[in-house]
Amino acid sequence: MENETVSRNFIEREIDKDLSEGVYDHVCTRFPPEPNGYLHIGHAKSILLNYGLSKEYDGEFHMRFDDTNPTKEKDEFVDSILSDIKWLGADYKDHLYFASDYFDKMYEAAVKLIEKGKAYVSDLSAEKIKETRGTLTEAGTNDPNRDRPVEESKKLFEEMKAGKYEDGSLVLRAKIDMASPNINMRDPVIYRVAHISHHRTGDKWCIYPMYDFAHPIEDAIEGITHSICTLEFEDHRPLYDWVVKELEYEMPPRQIEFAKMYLTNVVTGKRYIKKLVEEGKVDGWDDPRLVSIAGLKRRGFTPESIRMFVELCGVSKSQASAEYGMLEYCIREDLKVKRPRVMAVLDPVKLVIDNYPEGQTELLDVANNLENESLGSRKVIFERELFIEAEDFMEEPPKKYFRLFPGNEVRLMNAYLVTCTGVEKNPDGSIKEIHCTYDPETRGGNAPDGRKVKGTIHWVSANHNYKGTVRLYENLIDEEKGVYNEEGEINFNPDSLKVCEAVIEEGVKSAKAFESFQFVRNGFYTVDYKDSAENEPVFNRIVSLKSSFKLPAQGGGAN
RNA sequence: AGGGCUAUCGCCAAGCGGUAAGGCAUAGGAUUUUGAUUCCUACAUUCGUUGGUUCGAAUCCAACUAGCCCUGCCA
Repeated sequence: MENETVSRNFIEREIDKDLSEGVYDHVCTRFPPEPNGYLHIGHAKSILLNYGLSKEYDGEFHMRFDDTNPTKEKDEFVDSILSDIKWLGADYKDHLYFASDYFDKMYEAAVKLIEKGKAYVSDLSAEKIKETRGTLTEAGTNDPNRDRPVEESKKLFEEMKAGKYEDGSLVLRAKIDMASPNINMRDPVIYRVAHISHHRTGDKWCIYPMYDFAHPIEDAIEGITHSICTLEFEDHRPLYDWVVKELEYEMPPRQIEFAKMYLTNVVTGKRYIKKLVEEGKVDGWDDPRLVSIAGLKRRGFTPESIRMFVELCGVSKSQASAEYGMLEYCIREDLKVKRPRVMAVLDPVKLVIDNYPEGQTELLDVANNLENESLGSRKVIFERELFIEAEDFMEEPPKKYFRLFPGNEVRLMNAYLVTCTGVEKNPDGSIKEIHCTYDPETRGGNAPDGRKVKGTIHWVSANHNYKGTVRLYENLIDEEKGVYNEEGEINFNPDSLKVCEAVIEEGVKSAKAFESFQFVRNGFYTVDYKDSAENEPVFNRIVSLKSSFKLPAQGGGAN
């Protein structure tokens, strides 16, 4: 009788209630972006939420572009949004819609409102409308056009449509309540004149509906049951309900709001990202350091990891900001058993095995991922001279350091046990090369006599390798200083991108299958196809493995 | 301040009148061919504050406090 009560979020509870009370007999959700920019991680939450709900209730999911303001919209954004949605796995089937396809119906709806005496044409200027709207604490005053006869409004509205008036000269206003404490209800403008070519309807229209009027109509036309949006639209709900009621739709949709997702240490504001792009600090909207869907994709995040992240974050109405570490956890979780683990040395230092025959090489068979046999194995070249990670050797090791130091024996991963015999230095005191001897009996890494070593280190052949470009990313935002400085500018971290030339197993370059790897101890890397030449992959670091041995604090003065 | 919304561990988040789920992060320990992974263990006598109702309150009521949103012919 284990109650496996998967806790339901508040939206699911509302839907359950609607279904059980018979308000609706099915569920239909939608994702309605305006095609005026690129999608980011916050949109992913909305997409996956809406899509997930439709799946859960065996309902429908609609993809709809809310393109009612031609000044901002472009086909370019339609394409990028669609590609991001598909990549995320939200399958809208053949339910792809455009608000602009409903312009005729919206026009008819506006006429209906006029006929019902619920809307009127006003000749007040934008400034005048603003002045008479009142303030947060004071009621507005009625528009002198408020009691314009129905027939007159109808005629003027028709003329607006016909192109008789200039931009801004006339608007259609809903007649609600200029004294409402909710400013959205103070006779909102629902249609404006704009002689602008629309990205889909061209010059057919010169009047366009406003969001508050258009959105409920779009939802109602498509038979949306639950119109799920973010918290800032809560104040608009009374207007949404008003529109749907006055237009007398049979099964009016219901708006439910949830809290937006914020992420720590990243920039999400369009205006700031735009600035970073313009100033050349990032590469564009798909810069791997950004949390745009395109950026995350290029960085190497998988749709699965983003889905997992969204699920982990949950849905609520309290303003929240998820830690970046949670996103990292999700991608680590997804890739750790899916991708091969190969050896790469980011900061190489030469290791010479003095008793290994000069000129000899051997091929070692290495499993790609010990936890996932289906990933198979590969051959790695071993020889007398190798590169190892500089941090894997210390001349005078602190306590509990169990990597390489003079006299100590460690395992070269997948190869042999070696014992450090000494170090050769350059005139300036830096390390030229480290010397060791190997035990030929330990091929594969295990000693026949059963002796154990505490350390295992990775390595790459010094003469048979691939020198690859890898990019290491830090947070785009300075964690200590916070996101914005006093002037409201972004505290951009100048060290957010470091490029290094790493030594990687030779096979990696020729492996056609490369997509992403775990570089043993150095984290997860993906190939950045955008910046990779034909045969020269560039690796982007997604996130480090949680390794790193912390050296004890430097203590004791010099004698 | 007029309206709307929110407040449960460092970060998310369950809970919906019967005596504080879970995840991330963190800290110990065990296993380990990389100090990873895996596996254990620890981590809110307390739910913004103060009162009230009740046998019993994070859950109901009242007042207060803090945060977010709203005065586009943007969405």
